[in-house]
Amino acid sequence: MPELPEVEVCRRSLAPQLIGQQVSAATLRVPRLRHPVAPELPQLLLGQTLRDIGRRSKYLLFGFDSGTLIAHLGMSGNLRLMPPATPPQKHDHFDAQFADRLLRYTDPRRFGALVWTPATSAEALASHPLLAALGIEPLTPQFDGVWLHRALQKHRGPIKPVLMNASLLVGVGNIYAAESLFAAGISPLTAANQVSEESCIRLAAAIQQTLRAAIDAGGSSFRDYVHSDGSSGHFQLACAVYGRAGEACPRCQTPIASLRQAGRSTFWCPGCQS
DNA sequence: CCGACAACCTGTGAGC
DNA sequence: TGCTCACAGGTTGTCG
Repeated sequence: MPELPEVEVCRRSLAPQLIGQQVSAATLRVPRLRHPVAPELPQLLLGQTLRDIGRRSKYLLFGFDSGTLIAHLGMSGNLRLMPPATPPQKHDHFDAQFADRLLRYTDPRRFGALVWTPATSAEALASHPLLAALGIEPLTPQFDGVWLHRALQKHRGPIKPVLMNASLLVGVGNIYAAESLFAAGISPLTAANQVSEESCIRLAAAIQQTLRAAIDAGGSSFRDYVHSDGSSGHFQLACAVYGRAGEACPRCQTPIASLRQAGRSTFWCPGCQS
């Protein structure tokens, strides 16, 4: 499920409930994630106090006294709070017990990651192998249309896969790439270096607006989710084009088209994206 | 250097 | 109802 907004919503939801609390127990059940989880992770966390929860790209950074737990949710991962002693289900791979709550990591496809590093400072974390090559954060003032236009100059291929290139900019996954291009009126087939600066300004604004709207939309329903018994559904994003092949474009009524680019499904409106 | 693609896994839904 | 196949929102390594 997670793209950047869901990871950020997760961070905001967990932080006020866990920061300042101590790990009283931890359990690793399945260490075979994207990267092997260190078998000593539970022992390392024991007795440590959580100091903060940060985010870089789609990685959550749990800052402890003597190191940082770098967590990624992959394509199917989930971090949730639940009452202590809640019985683990099939894909519940890791638990950290805090004062009165259990933080539980679930990931059926095991594309996610739980990596421990002794790094605690921002500088040391930034040079961690998982984080060092990451591109710009789109929700920072440094990211804008002029930056984007410059960055696209060396890419001759179609823009859509380029937007998903995390070494350029992070946090734009398959859904948000399609939605942002629709919002900016740019075809996903356009060569990246052919997108005008004017279009890049619209696109950068669309990316930020789409991500912010999703974070705002996810906030309330995610809080519901955490506070519920876990049976309520995930939040639904109102997609204009993603997953809507054949349906009428909400802007011009042209049927939404789809194709595969770089192995990923793409959706766009041939009528108003040129 | 760039870009396309397979691979990592399991679950789900469509079609037969 | 049950089987098979295609596909799923991410990331990384390889190959051309």
